Amino acid sequence: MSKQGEGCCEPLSEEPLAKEQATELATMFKALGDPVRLRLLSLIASRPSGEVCVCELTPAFELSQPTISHHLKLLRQAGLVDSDRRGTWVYYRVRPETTDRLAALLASVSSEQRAAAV
Amino acid sequence: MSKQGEGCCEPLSEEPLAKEQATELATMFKALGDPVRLRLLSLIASRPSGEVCVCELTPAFELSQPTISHHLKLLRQAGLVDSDRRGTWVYYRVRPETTDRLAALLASVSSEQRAAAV
DNA sequence: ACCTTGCTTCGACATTCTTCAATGTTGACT
DNA sequence: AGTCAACATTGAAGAATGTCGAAGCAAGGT
Repeated sequence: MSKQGEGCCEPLSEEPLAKEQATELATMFKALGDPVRLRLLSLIASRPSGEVCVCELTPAFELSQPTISHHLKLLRQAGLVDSDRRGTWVYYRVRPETTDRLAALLASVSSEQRAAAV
Repeated sequence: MSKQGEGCCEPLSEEPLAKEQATELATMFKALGDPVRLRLLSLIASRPSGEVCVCELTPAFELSQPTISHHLKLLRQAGLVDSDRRGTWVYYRVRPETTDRLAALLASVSSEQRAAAV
């Protein structure tokens, strides 16, 4: 809120990403940097209901149940998903604010590059 | 070319991401999952010229030259940047196809989730 | 109260990653 | 050829990560 809204209109070519911000964002990207977690996220998002029970996620992988639980925990800590216990079951859903934020960052990198490549 | 173009028009709620594809994408996200590499990418993209000499990147970090070189290698292997030697210097630039691809994936996850959250 | 089921946490181990110093390689300039 | 500067590669040490089995916790059913 201090420096982002200062300039009037600079859609591209922002300043290079501060150290703290990079660390925070890297945590999110790191959470996506594993095939199992990527498939978990994709599985959760692809459900019409928008949420999936862990009991459905676990058998989708050839991994132990604690391992899946651990990956889900990392996704949750990165802010990519949210969990919700209902009775015996725990349901996970994607947090679109986070995936949107990462998508926007990557899109801005792309367009910065394309703007320069002229 | 085998399964993607089969259906007529399904903008959202694609199938959950195959194992091979997830592995390939995870390599790219993993490359972004480090603060130093994120800042490197951001630094490269933010240059008006679209490319940066390694000799400018190295002093921007409090890390040894081999370490920066190693991070750049990972970014290159992930397809996120491209390098180009001109004389003594090596220039790096972003490959917007790759960042766009990742951005599109994340955006589709977001919109799948939002479509379900109704 | 007791068990059963669904999920998380803990402890341990093998693998991978980050980083550096030392060494190699490439190209330019005498 | 010889030297210097810019990067890359190698080898090694410590930290972080992925995986599992065992144990713990929470809810529901008997």
